[in-house]
Amino acid sequence: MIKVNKYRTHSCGELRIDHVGTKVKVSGFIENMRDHGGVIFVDLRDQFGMIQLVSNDNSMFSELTKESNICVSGEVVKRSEEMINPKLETGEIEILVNEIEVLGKSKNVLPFEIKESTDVIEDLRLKYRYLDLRNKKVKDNILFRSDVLSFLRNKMNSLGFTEVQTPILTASSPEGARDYIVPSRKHKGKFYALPQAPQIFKELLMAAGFDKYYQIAPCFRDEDGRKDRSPGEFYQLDFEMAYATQEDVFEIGEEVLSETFKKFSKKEVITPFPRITYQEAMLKYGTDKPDLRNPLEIVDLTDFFKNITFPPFINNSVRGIKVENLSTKPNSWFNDLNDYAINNGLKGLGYIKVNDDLSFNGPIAKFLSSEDCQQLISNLNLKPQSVLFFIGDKEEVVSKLAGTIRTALGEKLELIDDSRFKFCYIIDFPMYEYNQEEGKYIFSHNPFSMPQGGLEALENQKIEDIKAYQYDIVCNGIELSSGAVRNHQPEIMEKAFALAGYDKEVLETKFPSLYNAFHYGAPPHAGMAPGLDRMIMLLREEPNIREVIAFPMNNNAQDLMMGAPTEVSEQQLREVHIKVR
RNA sequence: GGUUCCAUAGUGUAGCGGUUAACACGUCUGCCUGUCACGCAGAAGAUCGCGGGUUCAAGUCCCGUUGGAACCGCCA
Repeated sequence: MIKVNKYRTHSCGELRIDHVGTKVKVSGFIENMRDHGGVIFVDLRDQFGMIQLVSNDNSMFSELTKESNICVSGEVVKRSEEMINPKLETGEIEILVNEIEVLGKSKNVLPFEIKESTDVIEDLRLKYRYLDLRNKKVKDNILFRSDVLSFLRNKMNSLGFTEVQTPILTASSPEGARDYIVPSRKHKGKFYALPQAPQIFKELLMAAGFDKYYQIAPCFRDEDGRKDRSPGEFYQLDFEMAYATQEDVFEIGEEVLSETFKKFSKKEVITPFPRITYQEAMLKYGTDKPDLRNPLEIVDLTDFFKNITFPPFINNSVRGIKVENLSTKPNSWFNDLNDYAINNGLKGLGYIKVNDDLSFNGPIAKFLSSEDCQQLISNLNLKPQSVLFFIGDKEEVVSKLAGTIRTALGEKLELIDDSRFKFCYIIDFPMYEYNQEEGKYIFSHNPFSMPQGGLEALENQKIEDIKAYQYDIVCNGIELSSGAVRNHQPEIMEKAFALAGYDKEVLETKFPSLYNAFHYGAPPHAGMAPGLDRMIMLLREEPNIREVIAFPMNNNAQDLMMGAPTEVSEQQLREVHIKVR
C-alpha cells in the first residue's frame, strides 16, 4: 500500500497482532488524545485507518494539538484481553512510542470538528474542504469514486472502446445551455468556450473512423444548480459507437450500468431495463424520468369525464390515480394532500373513496351517476377502501401535475422500495415540440438526433408526430443518461433544421465542423453519456451531488475555498481586450 | 429571474417581548497509569448576519437588506 521511507514503515491501518514486537514508524493525523496523567493515548489516522499510540510519558505530547501531523517511532505491543477495542481494525495492538517528530502542526481551534463535519453548515465545509475531506465518510466517497472510475475505464477498454481526450478550450455552441466563455488574447474580441459536452468531437471521431470512443468527460454548463445537478462542471461517461443501432447502444449501456451498480452496491439491480416510450411515461408516470419503485400508475380519464358535468373538468383533460387501502385515512390527511396539490400548481385535488358496498363518497362522488360508478369500478378494478384521485387541467400541464401527485403519494405512503435500483430506457422522444414563447416548433432535445423514418418522415409526417432515435436512461427517478442515434447525413440535417425554422446557412455557420465532416462519408453512429456524479450519488445514497465531488462549487457557482470566480488584474483584462463596466 | 425556508460563542442547537443569552461538543488551565465519545474540577469564548421600525423594553414582533439551502424557471 505504502512505500517505506523515512516517514513510515507501515500505514496506520495495516498493523495487526502479527506485528507485535516489531519496531515501526508511522505518520498521520492526530485524531484524538486522551491524557491520563501517567499514561497518554493518541489516535493516529491516515487514509488507511487508525492506530492507538500509547506512552507513559505524557509530556511527549504536551505541545501537540489535535489534527497535527506527526511521525512516530515505536514498538507494536499487544493489548491485554480486556483492553482490546473491537471497533478498531487495529484494536488488538497499539504502538508504544519512543520518539515523535512534528511534521505539521495544527491550530488548536479548528473551524469545525472533523468527525462532525457532515453536520456543519455547507458553506463552511466547502471553504475548508481540505478539512472536511479528512472526515472518513467524506473521504470514502472520493475513494469510492476512484474505484468506480477505474472499473468503468477497465470495462470500456475491455469492450473495445478507445479513450480519446477532446479539447477543453473550444468554440461556443449556439444551442443548449449557456456557455462558459474564455477571452482570447491573440484574437481580439473573440472567445473560446468550455464544452457543454464533447458531443461534436465524438461525432467527428466517428467521421474520422474511430470505431468506439469513450471518455470520462468534463462538461461545463453555466446553469443553476440543484441538489442532483452540480453548477458549472460535471462529468459524464461519454461514449459513441460507429455502425451502431439504438439496440447496440442499449446493450452496452445496460451492461456497463448494471454491472457497475451490481458491483458497487448491495441493492438489487433489475435487468433487463424496461423500455418505456416517452408518450407512455408521460401518461403513466407524469414525467419523462419516472421512479419505477413507486408502484402507482396514472390513468387517462379524459374520455370518461366527457359525459360528466363536473364543472372544473369541462373542456379539460383528466387523469386518475388509484390507491388501495386508503379510504380510512382521516379527512385531515386528504386536506393536507389537497393543500400540497394547490401549492404545486393544481387547482384542487378531487377524489372518491370506495365504500365496502362499492358505493362512492368524497368530494366528487355526487357528480357521478350509478352507471358512471359501475363503469369506473369495472374499468379500473376498484376495490373497497380504495381511493381514486382526479387531476383535471389543460392537456399541456395535466400529465406533469398528475406526476407530482403520484410522486407525493408514493412518498407520503412510503410505497417506494428503497432496496432496489430500477432502471428504464425512455425511448421515442419527439423530435420537435411547440414553444409557446417563440410561437414555433423547436428541437425538443438534440438537434443532431436521427429522426425515426429519416428524410421520409421529415417530409411526410406531421411535425408533432415525428419521433427521434433519442433516449434517456432513468434510475429511481433520476435521469442518468441521454443518448441518440445521430443524424449523419447532410440532407436529413438540412431538412431537420428547416423544420425548426433554420436554413442551411445556420448549419454551415453554427456547426461547420460537423456539417462539413458529414459531406465526406461519415458512418452511422450512436451513443450516450451517463452522468458520473449522479451514478456515484445514487450508489452512495447521498442526497446531494456535492457529497461525491472532491472540490464542489456551491449552488451559486462559487468555489468558496479558492474564492472563484475572482476579479483579475487590469493587466490581465487588457491582454484579453476586455473592459469591465 | 420567481417562491419558500434558514441565519444566536470555534461547531451544533435551545431561547419566541422582560435580570448576567442557556446546553452539548471543541479550546485553555489543573488533577488523574488503561482510555478509545475517557473521567473530574475550573476558565475563557457571543456587536444574537447587517440596517431600520414598533415598544417603557427586541436575539425574540414588523419592514428592508445580505448570505445560504430547497423548489420553479433554466439544464439542445
